[in-house]
Amino acid sequence: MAKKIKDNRPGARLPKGLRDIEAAEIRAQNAMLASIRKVYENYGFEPLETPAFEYTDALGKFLPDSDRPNEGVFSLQDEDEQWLSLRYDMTAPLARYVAENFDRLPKPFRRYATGPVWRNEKPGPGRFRQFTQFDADTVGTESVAADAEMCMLAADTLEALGVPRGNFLIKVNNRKVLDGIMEAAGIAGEENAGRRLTVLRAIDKLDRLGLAGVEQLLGEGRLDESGDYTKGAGLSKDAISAIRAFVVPAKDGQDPFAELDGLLKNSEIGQEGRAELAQIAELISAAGYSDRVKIDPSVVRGLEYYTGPVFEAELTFEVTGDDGKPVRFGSVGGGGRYDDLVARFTGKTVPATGFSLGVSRLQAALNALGRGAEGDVPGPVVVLVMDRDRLSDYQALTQRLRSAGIRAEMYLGTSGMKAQMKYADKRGSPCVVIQGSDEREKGEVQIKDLIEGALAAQSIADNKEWKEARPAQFSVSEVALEEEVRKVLARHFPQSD
RNA sequence: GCCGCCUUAGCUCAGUUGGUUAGAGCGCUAGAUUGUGGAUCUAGAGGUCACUUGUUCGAAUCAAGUAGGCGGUACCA
Repeated sequence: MAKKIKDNRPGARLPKGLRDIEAAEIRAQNAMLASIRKVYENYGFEPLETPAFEYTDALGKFLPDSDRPNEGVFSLQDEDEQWLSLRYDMTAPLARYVAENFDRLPKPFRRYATGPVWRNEKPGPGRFRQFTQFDADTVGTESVAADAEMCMLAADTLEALGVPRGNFLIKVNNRKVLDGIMEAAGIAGEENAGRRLTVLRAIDKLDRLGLAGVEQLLGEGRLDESGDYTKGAGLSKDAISAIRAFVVPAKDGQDPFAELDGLLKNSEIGQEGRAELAQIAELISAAGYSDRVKIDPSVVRGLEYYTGPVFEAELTFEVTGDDGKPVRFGSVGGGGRYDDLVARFTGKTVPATGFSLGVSRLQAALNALGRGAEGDVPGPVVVLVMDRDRLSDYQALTQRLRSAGIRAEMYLGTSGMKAQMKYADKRGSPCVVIQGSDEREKGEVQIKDLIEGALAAQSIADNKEWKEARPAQFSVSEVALEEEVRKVLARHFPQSD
């Protein structure tokens, strides 16, 4: 019987790819978000919040079919049977908002947005199905100055968060240049669209697979170490070498366009992209950001909707992981120009560009760098309950501390004094307030400084001495409670009040 | 999706060629100490050995299937 009931109970388990975030991390993240917000505001962006889910077609996702209703996104059906989906980024909802409110918005429209996004994909280390992004976008201008500004915004943000200059790089490329290269490689035209996609994906893997791996993917295909085979693009040797010449990063001091010009001379779109890159480089240089923002032909990014410049924010430092192996954090954000997103709704092309920061990933990186925001705050002062029939007295003491702006709580459990001390210890309380009948009769309270006490405990070995010494505990007049507690706090946390 | 490895207490893991009541460390609870967090000692709680089916006199151990986890790979608008 009991077993039957047990079998019917739901498992207390977190769905995969999701996670609980506890106090210290939330505090650290809030501090991060505040820093990011400050930079974005400083650049003149306005905040905007849109809902967590939208109509599926508004997100640019086709109506889920009944076989696979959740390909990549989490979807649900409204009571009128229309499909809704959780947002997978901040950009698609922005496009919807701009299209819906186009006439009354100032153009160009500049907004920032932060919040969770959801992706229904296989989770991996550092990859979750819910994570937080922080985006800035400028809608309604073709000017590459807007793109250059995004790169500078990204650089300033990383620095504001404590990533030292030289430990990150904003890399810039241009989809038009990529198109031009592929044109030169002989895979222009509608019939080669799939092949171009394969090429772009291959280039995107340069980091991980190296040049040899990319070449395999451009040609016949590649067999990875787990035995899985990835079909290649099937390009000719000439085409592969053209792309290879393009992708190999220009050495320091060399003109990054030297290779490009030869390859792109017959491609109109390629020339256009190259000109845009040159302009961005000039703007970046004029602003004094050349050491942090660099042209890099291997940057590809989310392929679907980008139409011009694309950028990626990369952390370049290495950290030794738990297993002793070096860990690189790599990309913590990216973005680019998407001139056709709003047109999906209105039919009218509205040029736009934006940058998106992966907050959780960046937070993990900052922690590794030792630059993570301090998430630990002192626990509350705990007022112990010595006589259960005097609860109102303890409640009054607690309220007095709270009124004085001191974080405090009365012990609300039912255990004895020893357990209450352990509770206070576990909460990280700086001190506890003790008032039994002895103290009450004298109009006093005992304050025990737990931080001081822990230090004193190190030099006490036997229990008898420990008990008799009552380290860091003292008696004060009840009326002086707030003042005396404040003194203890000031001793341990001089910067706070 | 594909390939590989893994699954024994809250956590980290032992568990011999299949053989009685499945163990350890840490953690947790309580006591020694009727009102004191540490240390020490003692005791206690906590397990359908992931699940199902099979082989066997007998399965945590062997086999198959399923689920979950980890890693790689693909996809990631």
